[in-house]
Amino acid sequence: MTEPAYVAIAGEYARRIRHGDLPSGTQLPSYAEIAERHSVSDIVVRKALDLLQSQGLVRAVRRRGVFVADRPNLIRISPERQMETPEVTFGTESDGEINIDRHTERVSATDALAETFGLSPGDEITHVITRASEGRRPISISDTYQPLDVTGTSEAAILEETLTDQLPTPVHAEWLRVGPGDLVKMVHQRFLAADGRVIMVSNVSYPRDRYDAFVFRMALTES
Amino acid sequence: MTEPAYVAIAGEYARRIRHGDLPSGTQLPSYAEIAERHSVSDIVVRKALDLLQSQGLVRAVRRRGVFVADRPNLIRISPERQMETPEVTFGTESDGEINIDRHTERVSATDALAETFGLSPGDEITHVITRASEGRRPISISDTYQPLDVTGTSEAAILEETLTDQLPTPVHAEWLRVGPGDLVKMVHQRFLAADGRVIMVSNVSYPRDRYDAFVFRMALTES
DNA sequence: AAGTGGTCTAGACCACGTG
DNA sequence: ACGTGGTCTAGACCACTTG
Repeated sequence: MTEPAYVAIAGEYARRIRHGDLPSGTQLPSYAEIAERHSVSDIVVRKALDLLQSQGLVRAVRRRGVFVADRPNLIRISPERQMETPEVTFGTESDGEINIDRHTERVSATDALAETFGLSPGDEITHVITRASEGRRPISISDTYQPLDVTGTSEAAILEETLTDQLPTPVHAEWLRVGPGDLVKMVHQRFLAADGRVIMVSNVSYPRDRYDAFVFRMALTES
Repeated sequence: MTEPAYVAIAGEYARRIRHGDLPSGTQLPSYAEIAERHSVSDIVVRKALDLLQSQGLVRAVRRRGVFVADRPNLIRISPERQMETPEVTFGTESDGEINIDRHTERVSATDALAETFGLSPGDEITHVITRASEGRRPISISDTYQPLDVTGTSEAAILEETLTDQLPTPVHAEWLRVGPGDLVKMVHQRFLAADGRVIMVSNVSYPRDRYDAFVFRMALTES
C-alpha cells in the first residue's frame, strides 16, 4: 500500500518546483546522481522525471541535462480571439519578432474530411499550412481544411475546440523540432455555420515545452 | 535517424485505433505477446503503451489487460455552462443517476490563497469540497475557495480556466480511485469581478480515463 | 495454476555536447 | 575524454484476476 519509489521522487521534485525552491531554468542533478542519492536504479529516476515531464514541470535536453521548465502558458481569449489572425494572436503574447508562413494548395479530400464537409471522397478542398516562429524558434504549425466554395470564417456561428496530447504528424514534428516519441499539444477546431454545416476544420500543434498548460479566458454573460 | 522501436509500435496501434480497426473496449494483446510479435523486450512495449496511455487512447487495467479507451470527451459549453450547478452539467451528459456531495468548512488561508484574494495569511475563508459520482463511479472532485464576504459567482465578470495534467492531491486520488503515479486532468478556475478582484478559485480533478480530451464549444460573436 | 500489469535491478551501447 | 540523456536487454518478484 506504500507509494512506489518513482512517485515519491517525482512528488518531491514537483513540490520543490511549485514552492519556488527550484526556479525556472535550474538544472536538476543527472539521472545517475539522483539515483545514487535515493538509492535506486537509474530506471526509476527516469520514470520519475518522465512523470514530471508529462506534467510540464521539467524539460530534458539531450546531452545537456534536465531543467525546470519556464511556464509561459498560452492565453486563449475565447471566443473573440479565435477570429484574429495569427499575427495578432502571437504579437500580443511575445516581444520577439513573429514570422508567419502560409502555404495554400488544393488537395483531394480524404474519406474523413469528405464526410466532415458533406462532400464525396476525392472532391477537391483547400488546404492551408500555417507555420509560426519567433525568431528561429518554431511556435506552431497548423493544417486548415475548407471546401472550395467557402472562404474564411465569416459564416461561422459556433466554434468547437478539442484539446489533446498527440503524437505529431511527421510534418508537424519536423517543423516543431520535437524528438521521436515526444507528444505535442494539439488544438482541433471545427467552425460550424448556423445551419450546422462544418465550414472549416483546423489542427494546430504546439510543442509541449512552450505551452504546458492552456488558459481559456472568457467574459461571463449575465444570466 | 530512424524511429525508435517503441515509437513505431505506438504509432501502429494509434493508427489502428483511430481508423476504427480496434474499437472501444477491445483488449490489446498482453505485453509479452506484443513483445514477441515485434521481437523486442517487454520494456519497449511498456514504453509504447505508456505513450498511448498519455494520449488517452488505451487504458491499462491491473491484472486484466490493456483496453482501447472509450472516449466520451467532456463537453464544456463556455461561458454559459460555467454558471450551472454540477447537477445540471453532469445531468445532461449522462443517463445514470448522478450523485453530488458537498462539504463546507472554514479554513485558514494559506499564503498562496491569501495573496490571491488580497487577504492576510491565516484569515479565514470558505472551503467547499464537491464530490460527484455516477452510480458508484467517481466522476470528479473539486476544492473551491472563497472569501467569507462573498457568496457564489454572481459578481463574477470574467472566468479564467487553466487545463493541466497533474499528480492529484491525496484526497483527490483517493476519491477518484486512481493508482499511484497516475495523473489527473485538473481544471483550475479563477472567477474575477469587474474590478479585477479574484472572488473565487476552484480546482476540479477528473480521472483521465473518463475524459481524455476536453472540448470547448462556444458561440461566436459578430465582429 | 496460469497469466496479467506494476515495479525494480544491473547491466549495455549510442550520439552528441561540454570542458 | 567524459558525462549526458535516449534506447534497449534479460532477468526478477509482487499482487491480484481469471479460468
